[in-house]
Amino acid sequence: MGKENQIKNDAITRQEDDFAQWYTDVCRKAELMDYSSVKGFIIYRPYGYAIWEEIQKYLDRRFKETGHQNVYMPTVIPESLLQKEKDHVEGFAPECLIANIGGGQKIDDPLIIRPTSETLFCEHYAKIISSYRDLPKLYNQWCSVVRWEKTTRPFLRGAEFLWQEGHTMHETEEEARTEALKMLEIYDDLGRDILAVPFTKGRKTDKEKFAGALETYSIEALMPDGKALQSGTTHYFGTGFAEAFGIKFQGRDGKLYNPHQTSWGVSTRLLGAIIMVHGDDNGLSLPPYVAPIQAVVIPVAQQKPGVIPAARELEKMLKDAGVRVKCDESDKTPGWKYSEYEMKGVPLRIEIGPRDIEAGVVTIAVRHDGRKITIKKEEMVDTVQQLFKQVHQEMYQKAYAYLLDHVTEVTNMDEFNKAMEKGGYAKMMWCGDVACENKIKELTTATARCIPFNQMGFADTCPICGKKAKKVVLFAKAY
RNA sequence: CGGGACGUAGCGUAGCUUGGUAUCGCGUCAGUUUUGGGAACUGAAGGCCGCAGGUUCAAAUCCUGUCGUCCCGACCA
Repeated sequence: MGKENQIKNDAITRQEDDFAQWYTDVCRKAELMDYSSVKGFIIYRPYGYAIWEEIQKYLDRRFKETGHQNVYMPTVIPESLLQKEKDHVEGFAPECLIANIGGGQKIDDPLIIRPTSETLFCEHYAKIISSYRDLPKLYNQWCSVVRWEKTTRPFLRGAEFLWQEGHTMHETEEEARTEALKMLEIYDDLGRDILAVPFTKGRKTDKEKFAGALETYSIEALMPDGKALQSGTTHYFGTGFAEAFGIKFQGRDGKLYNPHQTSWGVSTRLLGAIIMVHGDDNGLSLPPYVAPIQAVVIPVAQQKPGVIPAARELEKMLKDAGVRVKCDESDKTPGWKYSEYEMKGVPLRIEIGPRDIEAGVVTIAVRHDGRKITIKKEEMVDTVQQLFKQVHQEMYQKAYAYLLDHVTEVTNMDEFNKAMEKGGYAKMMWCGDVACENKIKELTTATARCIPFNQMGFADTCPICGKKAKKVVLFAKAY
């Protein structure tokens, strides 16, 4: 029969036929987003937005636990304000959307729709920081930003995207550096515990770091087409912005100092990572702890007496246990509903029909591997909770195994090219010279994703220039 | 910003070469029978054929322009 391998949904392009089209199909068919009438600006539909809300819920709790406060800054930045930090403006100017008419009148100092808010935070911080007693300032904001991208893809690269941006000011360099690394850990926790996406943590090369930062750290995720996706960044700025914006505080010794700054953010790009890392030819497949609907109850032969009440009872049992559950009583056929919720990636499907009711059981189908089990009704709540843990682990492990299998140590360009053919990371010893980095990009289109924290050297020379190697670097083609 | 593909009902499409009253499927609405892997039948509603010019008795179709979308590259979360 081979029925378990049968493609159940022909509306989605198969991954092996066209991975990019598969991705777009899933985004639309799972009702995560829709296109708007302006290129690059997408509509986050309720189901897609709900996934973002789960991410927000987790991160917001972690941010607050670590002493951060939410604020909200203006959506526009006067052009003159953005100009204040030289590297920063050079990095962002090319992709700014600028408003220069207000109320029918030309605006003399045009307003930039924020592409990021460092400058706004700095302007404010300059006013409210005057003593070491005012530090640290640990602010975060949830908002959207606009970057006029030329090539756009749903969630992965849009002209407008939702994100959080933390902006902090510290008395000492050490404290600020610690902050940047601490927030990176929180992002990593999010991947491991909620998204079931294993991230690779590391530091960016100078070429790849954020405009204006002294250090940029990132979490990188590996997609099944072999490309890496930068999924979040944290930055240590030193005192560069503080100097440019005149942010000074009087220290414990009575002298004036510039505070040390960080910023950090993750965006709705994470949805793209979830979609690609876990999805399959039947559509989206969500890990339980980020799924807006964790379990769906499907009544079978629902017009027969007793079926709907039985289904509602299951729904209530799960809801009372804190499960995000939905009972679908619409008059579609059960088969239609099975496909629909598979396409939407709901982790568990609970079927209840006349046969189950008579036997006092329920049938549970697991989205990510297709297995079906039958259990006693009384055991359902416990089983569901256990399955969430188990499914999360399995999904994480599967992604982690793929990641491990796609890190290839290379010592020459031939091996590098083979690694790119296979997909994933080429792990290389690098001399630290940007010329070699550029050369690799020119030859392979791959870029340095990060200098991983785990620095286990395996060769002495840089394969590009032959000089002494200083760092282990992961190169990959990137989104 | 270069290369490619494409705009016809909510979605997907046929028609375009060779101008002549708009095709089909899905979905939607009403009803009946159904329901353990995308049900069947009957009936109905739904169209500035992306937009603007032009040619013509007549344009979805031919010509010019324009706007937009997607995909692939260069640049960036």
